Amino acid sequence: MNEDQVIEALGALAQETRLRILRFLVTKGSDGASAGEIGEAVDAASSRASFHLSTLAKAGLVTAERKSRHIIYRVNFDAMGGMVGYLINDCCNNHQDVVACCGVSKDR
Amino acid sequence: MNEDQVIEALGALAQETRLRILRFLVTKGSDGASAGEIGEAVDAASSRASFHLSTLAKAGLVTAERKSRHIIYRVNFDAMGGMVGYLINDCCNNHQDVVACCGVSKDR
DNA sequence: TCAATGTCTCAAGTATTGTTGAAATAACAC
DNA sequence: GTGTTATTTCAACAATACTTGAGACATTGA
Repeated sequence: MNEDQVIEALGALAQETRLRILRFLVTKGSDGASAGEIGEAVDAASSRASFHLSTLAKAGLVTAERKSRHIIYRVNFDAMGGMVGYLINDCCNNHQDVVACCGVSKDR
Repeated sequence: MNEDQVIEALGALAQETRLRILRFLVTKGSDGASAGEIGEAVDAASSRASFHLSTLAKAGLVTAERKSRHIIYRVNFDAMGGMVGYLINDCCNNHQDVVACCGVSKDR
């Protein structure tokens, strides 16, 4: 993940509705959820949910797949990991205070 | 770190100049760097550097300390860790694909 | 084909964010 | 005190981003 992609991903998450969408989709795991279900879950009208979902998709943080009339969105965990990995590794140089705050330990 | 704080921190980093400032400050570690030095490093005029530094400081990602004529900025690694921790733990529920992409392993 | 459902696109308005240069503040040395 | 350096604040402007409602498009079932 390069700098531009990270900036786009960070910007995509730096918004209340979109952060809530992502958290909702995490709870849905590989099942994902339809645009309508997501909009209802975060209390957003269809056009607004659509706008935010496309922002998340453009940033690569979610995927979209049409299933009959519905479009199913899922979290792209690899992209989330790529973004977080950039912050820890490239950005913070694996600083121990950052790693410690995550409740994780480096294994390489 | 609560949702609002995380959104502010994500938004603060979702900008080219500010991401570069943070990366530069990481290389400076506990020494930090003055506003002038930072502006020069990221090729930004003084007022622009000041604007972005105050955005980062408001988000808690950097600290400011006056030292005679200079103001020394330093990365707040705890805040970075808090933000990353929120993404991994609260947001992604410690999903293994996210954790794996960081090159870290959960130790609890 | 027609109607119903789910989702997206578009345009308009509003709000927020970023840039620039000039002026203000703060600290220091003389 | 005055002058110099470091930084911030301010105002004006430009650019982006968000919300809303209306309408368009795609899919399905009758």
